[in-house]
Amino acid sequence: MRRPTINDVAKRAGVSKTTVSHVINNTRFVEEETRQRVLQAIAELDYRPSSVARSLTTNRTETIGVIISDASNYFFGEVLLGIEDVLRPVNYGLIVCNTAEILEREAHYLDLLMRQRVDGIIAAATSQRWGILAQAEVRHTPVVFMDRSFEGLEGPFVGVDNKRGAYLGTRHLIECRHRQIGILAGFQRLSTMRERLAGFRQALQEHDIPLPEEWVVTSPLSIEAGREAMRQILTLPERPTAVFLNNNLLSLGGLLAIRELGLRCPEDISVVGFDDHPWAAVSDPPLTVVRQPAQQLGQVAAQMVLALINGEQPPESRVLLECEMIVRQSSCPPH
Amino acid sequence: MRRPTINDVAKRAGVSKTTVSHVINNTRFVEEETRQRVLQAIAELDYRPSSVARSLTTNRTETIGVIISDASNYFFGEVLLGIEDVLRPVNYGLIVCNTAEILEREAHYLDLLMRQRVDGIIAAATSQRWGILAQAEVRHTPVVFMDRSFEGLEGPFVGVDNKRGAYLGTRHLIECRHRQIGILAGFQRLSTMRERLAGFRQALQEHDIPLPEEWVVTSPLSIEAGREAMRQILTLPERPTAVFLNNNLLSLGGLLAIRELGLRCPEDISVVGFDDHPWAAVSDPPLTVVRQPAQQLGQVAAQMVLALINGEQPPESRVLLECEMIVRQSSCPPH
DNA sequence: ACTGGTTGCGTAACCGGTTGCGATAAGCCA
DNA sequence: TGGCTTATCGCAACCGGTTACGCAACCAGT
Repeated sequence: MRRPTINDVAKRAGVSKTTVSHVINNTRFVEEETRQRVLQAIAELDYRPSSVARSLTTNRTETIGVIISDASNYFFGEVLLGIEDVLRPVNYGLIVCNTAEILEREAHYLDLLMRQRVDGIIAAATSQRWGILAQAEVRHTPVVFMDRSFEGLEGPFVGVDNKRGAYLGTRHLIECRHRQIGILAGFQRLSTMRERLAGFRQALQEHDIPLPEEWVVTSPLSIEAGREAMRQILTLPERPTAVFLNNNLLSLGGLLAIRELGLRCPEDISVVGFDDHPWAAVSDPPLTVVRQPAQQLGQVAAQMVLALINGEQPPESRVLLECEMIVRQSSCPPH
Repeated sequence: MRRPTINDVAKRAGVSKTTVSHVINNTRFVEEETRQRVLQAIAELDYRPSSVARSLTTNRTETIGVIISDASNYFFGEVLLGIEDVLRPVNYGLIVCNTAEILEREAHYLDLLMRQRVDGIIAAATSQRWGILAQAEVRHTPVVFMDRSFEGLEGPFVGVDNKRGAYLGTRHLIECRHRQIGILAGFQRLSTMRERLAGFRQALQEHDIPLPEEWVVTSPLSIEAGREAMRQILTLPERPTAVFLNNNLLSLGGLLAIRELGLRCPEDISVVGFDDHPWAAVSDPPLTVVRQPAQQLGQVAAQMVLALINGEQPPESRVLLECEMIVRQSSCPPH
């Protein structure tokens, strides 16, 4: 059986489709009795208005797109929940796009979202190309950038204060009497990684602690890469007593490498990770981390994009959220 | 500036919009020179065809919806990646809906997806009501049920062989000489949880191992609930020597409780978890688990729903994927 | 020169809603 | 009873694409 349309409803209720539309949207007065007839027809037919037809005239799809790198990363999972929290009450849908940090996918999904005419986009983008994309391709769609920034980005942005977070984490290591500290710096194409490295450096500098460049090792963002990087740092002729781990995948990889090399944490090597994770509390040892408010990040991003869609200027167009130290047992060896 | 439409392109290329449509879709021959003019106009205007207008006539949105309980759960994260793997090449978008096991949300999102006219739905549903929904509300949209099943469900379904998985995990505990084994059985409204409990029971029965009912404790699916449940089981006057953990959240909660009670794992209490997790390899102790092929689950579900959309009967309408034991160190105390 | 087939493209209806404008009927007043 | 409000609703155009027909021009064959 064909899917019922507004015409079917109109016919069955003995009114025009105009009236049906108006009772559905409460957009002009309809006599109570007529209204009831319409509602009944809707119920009997199990009619649901077509968003796609509606969108064609209203020029709104009530859908927003989100571009992230990896939905299986707990951080982005939480971000998604945050976004949904604010989208659900206003009846918006969410199209999720995973790029795996691959530029072609970013372009692919951007194109997809534009064709789908999403009302707005929340993007944790990989590439510098977004600087361009933001102006050229996306001109007709509000975009709020999330988590990751770029040089020259001036549009709406929500992120966390990575530099300060890494600074706090590093300072904590220093307070634990560490003086030889390395870092798994991750993927330096990402602003987040660069900022964290900067915060790390700042903490060391403030305490006049030298940093041999072999102790900062960059890598892609994956468990495997983190493992390799940590292995590399730990097999150096002179190795640090502590390592800062720039994100949760690197943290896990780092922990694996420490274990495989037969070292003990925090006695032989201490670590602090960036980005908390439920399992970090039961790892061996429980991981000291810098926690970022992932869910809140998603919420704020969603609020901003909704504001843009509704033509409001969001109160602030650049928001930085604060991180928080969670001290567990991986960072301070017993002295 | 207004967003360019097909008419703008037609005008600029000096052809009718019919021709533009045909060059875009390669749907009838167009002379090379004309084609080039059209393509150039498209490029100059940065024109992107509107999926919403297109959908109105083709009756396809090239979008599918997925209903899950919690995107921040690693399991569903992987499932999402699997789904995207097969949707990306065919240019489909994915609307993600998180229900948090709340029935109203399920209904809310079902309605949203129907109005958005998604071409298909992949659902890991909470409620029995889906038995009804599947027939009544969803009549016009193909649905493949994923991960979770119900009595009377006869539509397309992909899941894992939970019973066998739990059976294997439990047998492993038995092989480790455990004879007093309990279970955090989780949320028994879900078929997955019931099946795992069944596999658990079967393994015990086959080995003539009795199971005091205080040793099977049900709870919601959360870390906190798992912690409480484990605490409950461990403070029983007579407590088991091993506990099977029915999903990854319960596993984490269980580990936390063990730790808080000052017990050692696996010496004082051994565990096997259902559902692997990257961090399970570095937990204290590394967790023995039954791994389910989450990503594959997503892939198969997506393939099935695409087949349904294209009117093909999927080769098999009920698929069960196999689980795999990953033995680490939480399950066998040194003897 | 006329016919018939082919090539390349345009016309207009349609998809399912929204919305500006106007129509009809009832009510009210003088 | 006629004219003017007011209350309630319908007509038809429009959104941006797709597609069934059909048309004009050209070529070949006789």
